[in-house]
Amino acid sequence: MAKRANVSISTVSRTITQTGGISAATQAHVRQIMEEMGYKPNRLARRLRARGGKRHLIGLIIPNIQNPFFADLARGAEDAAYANDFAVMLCNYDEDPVKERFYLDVMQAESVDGIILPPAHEDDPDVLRVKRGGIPVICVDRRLNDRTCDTVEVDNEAGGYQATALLLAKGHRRIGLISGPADSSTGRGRLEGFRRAHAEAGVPVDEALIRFGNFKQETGRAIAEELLSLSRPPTALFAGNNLMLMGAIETIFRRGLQIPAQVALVGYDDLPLAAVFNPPLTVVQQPAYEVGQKAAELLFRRLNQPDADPVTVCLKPNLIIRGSV
Amino acid sequence: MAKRANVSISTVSRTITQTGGISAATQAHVRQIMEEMGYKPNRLARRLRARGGKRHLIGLIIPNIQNPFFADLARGAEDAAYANDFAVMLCNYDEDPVKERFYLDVMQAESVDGIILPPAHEDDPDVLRVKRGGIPVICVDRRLNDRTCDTVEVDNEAGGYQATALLLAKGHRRIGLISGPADSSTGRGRLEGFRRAHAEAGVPVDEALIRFGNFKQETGRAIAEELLSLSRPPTALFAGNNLMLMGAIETIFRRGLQIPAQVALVGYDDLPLAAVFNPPLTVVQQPAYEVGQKAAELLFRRLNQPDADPVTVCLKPNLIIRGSV
DNA sequence: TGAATTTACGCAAACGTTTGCGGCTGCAAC
DNA sequence: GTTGCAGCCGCAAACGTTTGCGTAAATTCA
Repeated sequence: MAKRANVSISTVSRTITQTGGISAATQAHVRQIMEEMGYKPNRLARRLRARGGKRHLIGLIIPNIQNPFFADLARGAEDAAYANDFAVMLCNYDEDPVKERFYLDVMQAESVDGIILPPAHEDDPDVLRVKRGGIPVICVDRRLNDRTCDTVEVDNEAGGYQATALLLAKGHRRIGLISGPADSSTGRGRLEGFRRAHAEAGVPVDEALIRFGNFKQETGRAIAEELLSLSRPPTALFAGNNLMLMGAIETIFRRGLQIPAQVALVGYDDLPLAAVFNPPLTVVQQPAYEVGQKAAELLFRRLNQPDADPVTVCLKPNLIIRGSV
Repeated sequence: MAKRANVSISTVSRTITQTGGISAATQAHVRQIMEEMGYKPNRLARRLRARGGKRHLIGLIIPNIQNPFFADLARGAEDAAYANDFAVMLCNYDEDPVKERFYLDVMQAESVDGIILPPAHEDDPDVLRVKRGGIPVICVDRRLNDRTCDTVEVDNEAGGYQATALLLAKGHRRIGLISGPADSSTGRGRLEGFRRAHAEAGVPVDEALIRFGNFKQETGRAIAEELLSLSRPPTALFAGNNLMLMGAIETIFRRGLQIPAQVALVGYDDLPLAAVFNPPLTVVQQPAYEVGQKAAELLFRRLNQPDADPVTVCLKPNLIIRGSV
């Protein structure tokens, strides 16, 4: 106990939490004693007692930290949290609803101030339940149909458009799309951009060239295989995320095709090594770090103003033209 | 309160913690009520009161989750924790002692059951302080000079040896080593393997070809630059980790050199895209996932037997021969 | 059958905070 | 010389568990 300072527990608490009602002199004194004996308040007791916004912990539930996109996002969120003296509890749910529910329960039982996550589904009942339980939820990357959530996403339509427009400008007329799931906002958005680019260029889209995957490497490999086996194969491939891009590259190399001479390639999400790949990979880069950072800031804002109107910020993707188209 | 079951709080607690002293009948009854009303014990109150090993939370402090090696390690630890109903609190300290201290304090204030981390330094005073504070510490990847810590590492000497031996077997006689810091057990171990391979092959090592970096991409680029600018440049490069490998590749491409014709290349740690790189990258792969998994298991063991002798398990690296040598 | 032992459970004190309320100063106003 | 009103600060009740101890009931034993 820092009652070595000859003050009550309350006084210590009030100088820590800056609740006011303590003279500057005693505050300084208490702080000095705290410093001297290296006192650190117990985070558990604090969270147990404190109400929303003062618990200094946020939950981050993501599909998989092994995906560089989410690793960047996590770093952005953590750095923003660290700057505000918050800690982050991070969990991977592997797109598994059971795991997602488990971790949502953990977050609730840990009394986090708020939760940041890309919802598994557009109307994820578990997330809505937690939200109704009074815990602020910030959606990242994907959105929720319930529009009362603060959201930070990246403009998928623009990303899909830019990539496709580049390919069309290079003269490609048959572009294979390895899309994400049709029931995800990210997959759909990128597809819409794909269509708009075609429409604006006056190029009809061959529906046979659009295939829906699940954002995993294996389906990228398989879909590229299907596409390139067509009697009239595409001259370019557009992969809907980084893992499916890697799968597509697998297939392309297995078939001994040259990039971009025999098949052009553009991916979604940057990847380590992409810049030094041979040829360097052209990709739509998403500002993942900023997404995480912005999400944390949005959360802090909501903690300070619980009744503010929900806001959704939309960051812009960045087409990095390298050598694969 | 689950006193809807007509039992005392103690009884509920004892059936949850399996402390014994409760008849099978009442246990079943309590469980049923818990199920019915979806009761979840409060993790904070539990940690606040419970003593070591029953708090169901472990801390994981790593340099940077954006490094695929640590991402894999983190997943291994988390999956093992999840299987035992533990949650993980993950923090990135960026090799920054200040951040490391901050997060160690957080872990202590969160009453974690134990901490898993690659210590920043071989005799990291902050880690030792926490350990003496009574919190079990498991070292991963790197070791601590204080040998009372359970440790799980990968045989760096063997990895360095295998990579170098492969290069020597291919006829290379001048191999440039982009080493990690000399004061890290990982950097030193790999260097020792490098030397032993030379000794066994009867090839003298040119000390000018050994350079110490800091495991970051930029130094990989710079050191490769230095090495390749030598009047008698090496015919092969061995990069001491994945980031420095990427830096080396940058330099190689900038100089327009062919891999492996003009300069052979082997890296430490696998990388996404490495297998489909052109040419596919030969690397010493470390079982990062297993390291994390094993570390969590070691921690659980220690929680059950706090006085067991410290053990260090040493996993074997795996030389993946692809096309870059 | 009475005593000793075991089994099964409840009581209540912690754990270390936050916070509503109330009390004590000192000072200005009437 | 009361009263009023700040500004500061302490008291004590929570928060929801774990756990040592105590005590009935059930069982065993002589």
